[in-house]
Amino acid sequence: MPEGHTVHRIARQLALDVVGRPLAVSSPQGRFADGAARLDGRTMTAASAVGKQLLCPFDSGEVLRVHLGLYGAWDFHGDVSPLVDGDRARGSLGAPRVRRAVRMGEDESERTAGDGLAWPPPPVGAVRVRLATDAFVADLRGPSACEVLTPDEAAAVRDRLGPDPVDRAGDLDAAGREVVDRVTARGVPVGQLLMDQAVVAGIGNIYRAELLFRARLDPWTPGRRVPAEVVRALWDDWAGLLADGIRDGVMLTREDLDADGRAAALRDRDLRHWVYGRTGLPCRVCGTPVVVEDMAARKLYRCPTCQV
DNA sequence: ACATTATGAACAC
DNA sequence: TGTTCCTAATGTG
Repeated sequence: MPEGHTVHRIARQLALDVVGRPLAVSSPQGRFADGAARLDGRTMTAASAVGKQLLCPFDSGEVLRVHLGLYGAWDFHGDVSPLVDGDRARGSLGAPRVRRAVRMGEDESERTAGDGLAWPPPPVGAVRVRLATDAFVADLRGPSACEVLTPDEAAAVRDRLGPDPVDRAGDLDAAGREVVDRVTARGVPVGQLLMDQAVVAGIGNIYRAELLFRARLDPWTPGRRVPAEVVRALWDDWAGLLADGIRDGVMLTREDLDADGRAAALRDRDLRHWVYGRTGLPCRVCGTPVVVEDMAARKLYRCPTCQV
């Protein structure tokens, strides 16, 4: 349930605690036994996210590709380095390295493991892959894709994706023009195009609904009828929301909250969004009940009054 | 105990 | 457009 921000956070965690260290790779569940055997004992040389794709090259030249699908998640155990601003904690010498268990999937959850627990922790449930160093364990469960690719195959995966604002951070302007071109060339509803990973990478059902509300745009508007400057504003807004999501580990899409409201919304999912999941509840702006409809087999939430 | 649901996407017609 | 796959949490009886 991971939209793009989750996968970027996972890539950063792996970069901190896995990359550069020889790994024991296994498949406790057994469904990735062959791939695990190929990677076992090797070293991951990088971990990167493009959209919702996680791509991890190894020193053997092979690339591990993981896609979490609807409900995949990684659990991290042991010396889990803190992510600050979605990246390495800075400053403090020897920031506390508490042994922790962190789940990065739907919502992020964390608990501090007590001392004296078994190490390594026994796999719980259906663990497709376990990546283990002496001090850190990463367990992957429920992915829709987990496979070993050649570098060419990995490049082909990236080539099929539209721009990701993080991946194209140095080139936001050109990337934005690409998105404008891809949206305005088509008669498909803009709500469907925002979810199309070949148009723009990393947006899922929550960010889709929220971006369109924030733009006060009717999701059913054909792409070619959306003015270029409106598409461009959607792209810029996506870049900002993604950066926030990577920093916070939470999808918080309301810009109307003060500091206290933000803090409350970070804790309570019912406060995080304008329209997503709020069927029948009053629009936070105009009070009209939020509607849900099917769009290309996914649920689309919108305010029929604000979004025109 | 069982059914339902989910932040996704590939595939078959 | 509908079916299928992967897993676990939540809701219902």
